[in-house]
Order: sequence, then structure tokens, then C-alpha cells
Amino acid sequence: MPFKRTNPLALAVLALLSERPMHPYEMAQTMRERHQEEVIKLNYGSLYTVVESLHRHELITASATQKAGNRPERTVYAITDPGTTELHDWLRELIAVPATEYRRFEAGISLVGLMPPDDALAAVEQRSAGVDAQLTALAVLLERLAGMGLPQLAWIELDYRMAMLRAERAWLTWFATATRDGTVGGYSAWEDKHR
Amino acid sequence: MPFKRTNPLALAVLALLSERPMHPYEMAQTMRERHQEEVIKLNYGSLYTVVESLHRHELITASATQKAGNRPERTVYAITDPGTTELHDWLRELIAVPATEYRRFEAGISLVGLMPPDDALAAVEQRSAGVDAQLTALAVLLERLAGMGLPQLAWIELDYRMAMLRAERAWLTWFATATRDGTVGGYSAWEDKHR
DNA sequence: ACCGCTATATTCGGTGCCGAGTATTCGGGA
DNA sequence: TCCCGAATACTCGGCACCGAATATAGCGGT
Repeated sequence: MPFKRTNPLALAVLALLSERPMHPYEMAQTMRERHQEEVIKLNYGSLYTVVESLHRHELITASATQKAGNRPERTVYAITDPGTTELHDWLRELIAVPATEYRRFEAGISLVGLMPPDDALAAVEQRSAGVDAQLTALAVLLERLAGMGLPQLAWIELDYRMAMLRAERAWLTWFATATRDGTVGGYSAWEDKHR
Repeated sequence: MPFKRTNPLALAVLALLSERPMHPYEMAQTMRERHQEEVIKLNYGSLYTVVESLHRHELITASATQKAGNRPERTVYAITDPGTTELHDWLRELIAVPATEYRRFEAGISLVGLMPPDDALAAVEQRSAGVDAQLTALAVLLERLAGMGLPQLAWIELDYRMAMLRAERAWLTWFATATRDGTVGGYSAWEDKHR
């Protein structure tokens, strides 16, 4: 059966190996250094499973098994030509096709009617504060990265995330005021149910 | 070990049972009718696993095993008091605490430098069109729901989603023009690498 | 009366993901 | 010199998740 594009960690592996051959642990280190783990979930168990899967599908090859010093052997992998093709195709797909993502907040807010308006308001305000904190943290980080001379393309995903967070904050603010003022559609029924 | 709040489908189950007792298949039907499956991933295999897990943790009880007609027996479940508490706590957490979600598009765009600018531009424009289509589809749906007399609270999550999609479209438009004009930071190095 | 289609209701084997556990080496302080 | 903790490198069992398969019941048409 063909390779399935499920775990984005496999994409990260292909991307790293497109630079130079590496062994799995080194991939993890590199991802950490570059803060890639903030964007792609990294986890040792999954890393080795994913590498093995890529190997089975011949998208990468075991180029060498070194034994430096007396450490446990480590297998160094390299990307293959089919692997490079897969990398580019997958990348294009991820960018070009908006997939249906199930966000946890959407699940929560869709059931907000189950709690009393007061509690809901408090929860939303708490989230608002949390989003605010994330925004300032991101702004600081961007400042630092720009100060280090890194080009915008190197942290373009953070730029995107900031835009999304700002939009979320705006929506949360709207919802909070609409709840406080009782102007959200269906408010009276909502209030009545919880007393 | 305690119950883990991983699969939001379990939340949906608790929410449904907070209305009235049901058997699993009925939960699935109800979720479909209410379009909840657009927000919470529904899948038969997972549904039965999740129900079993909730049962093990005594958040729901098997209230009866009917055998209507000559159909296979079906187990009807009901929510317990601890289950109700769990429902409300979980709900509050989902709304109040912004969790780190790993979005597929962020993974893709963070590696956009790996493809040539022309290809990247085409991919982004394709996504833009896709997002546009989703937005108009959502607008039509909202129109219909409002026309049916449903209060805004009943489709509040779609309102949120529209806001997010609009923000994404704006960002995509910005990125597309910045790429076309070569004004995105680090453009020259990007172009140089791919020739 | 019989055929076949859809709806009802659940089971089950496979797979991928997870994170705690293991084993070794290296560097630094007393 | 010896010990301890951090870093290196990977392994493994468990479990949640998935979706295709199964089995029966009702219902409309000929």
C-alpha cells in the first residue's frame, strides 16, 4: 500500500534530510534548535515509527550505521529521489488545499449553551487574556528573530499565527460584550434555561 | 487511572446524554441531524470505544438493554452525576484555555522556502480560492439557519469559523502580493536558491 | 410472495501514536 | 579520582483510533 500523509512529522523528516543525511536523534535536536517543534509535534516514539515507515516506502535509505566512540550504533538516513518528489508534492498539498481541521475551541464553543451565561462569560474572558499573552510573547519573539538578522521567510508561520490570534481575540471580545449586553441572538432563552 | 480528555467525541456523548438517555447509534444519528459532525469528528469505531471508556470511568451508566422487535440488542446509556461534572469542567477548559493546536497549514507554510517562489505563489492562490469557496458556502448556510428561525447561539461556532476564515483569506492575499512583488523579507535569497 | 435496497446497530483486526523506560557516555565539581 | 547528573540514542508495550465488515429488519415495487 502507498505511503499515507498523516503525520506531519514525516514531512519534517523529509525536509531535514533534504539538507543533509542525519540520524533520528539528530533530527530531533535540529528541530528543537530551530523551534520547529512549535509547529510540528515532535515525540521520540513517533519519530522512530515515522522514520521506519518512510524507510519501508523507500522515501529514505539507511546510508550508514556509524559507531562513533562506544555509543550505541546509530543509523544515518538520506533522502531518495522519490522522497524528494513526495516532499514537494506533500508541501504543495498542505498549502494549496484547505483541509477540514477539528479545532478544540470550536467543539467547546458550539456547546456553550450548556453552561450558564455568567460562567461562559468568565471562560471566554479568561481565554481572551490567554490569547493576549500569546500575542505579546509572539511579538517579543519576532522582535528577537528580526534583531538576529533572520529574514521574514524564516518565521513566516509565526506571522500567520499572529494574524489568526488577532482575529480570534477580536471575535472573543465581540462575543464577550454581546453576552454581557445580552445582544447575542437567543440570549433570553439561554438565561431562562439556567435558573 | 483517571479519565483523559483526549477525544472531543466523548464530550459530544456527554452533551447528548445530558438531554436524555440514548444508545450509541442514536447518538450518531442525532449528531448528524444537528450538523455536529462538522465540528467534532464522528466515526463509528471511535464512538463505541469512547462510550466504553466513559462507562469504565463511570461517567455514564448502561441504563437498559432493550430488544425492540427482533433487532440486535442495543444498550441505552445515561449520564451520571460525575459525568455531568466532567462535562461542565471539560467544556469550561476547552473554552477558557487556549491549547496549542498543530495546524497542517502552519507546518506547510513554515517550509514554503523549499519550493520555488512561482510554485509557492500558485499554491497560495489556490488555497485562497478554496477558502473563498468555504466562506460563501458558510454564508449560504448561515442564511438558511437564520431563515429557519434558529437563534445565533445555535450556530455560534460557524460565526467563529467565518471570522477565522476571513482573517486567513486576508493573510493569504497579503502573502500572495508580497511574493509577487518580491517584498517579503528574504525574497532575493529565496529566488536565488531556486535556479 | 419475493427481491433487493436502505436503515439499523455493532464488532473487530490492524495500525500508528505515545511517552516512559533503558543503557551508555561525557563533563564537571569535590 | 570518583561520583552524579545531563546528554545521547533508541526500544517497547499499551492503547486509542479507524473504517471496513457483519447481520438483521423494514419497506417499496413488481
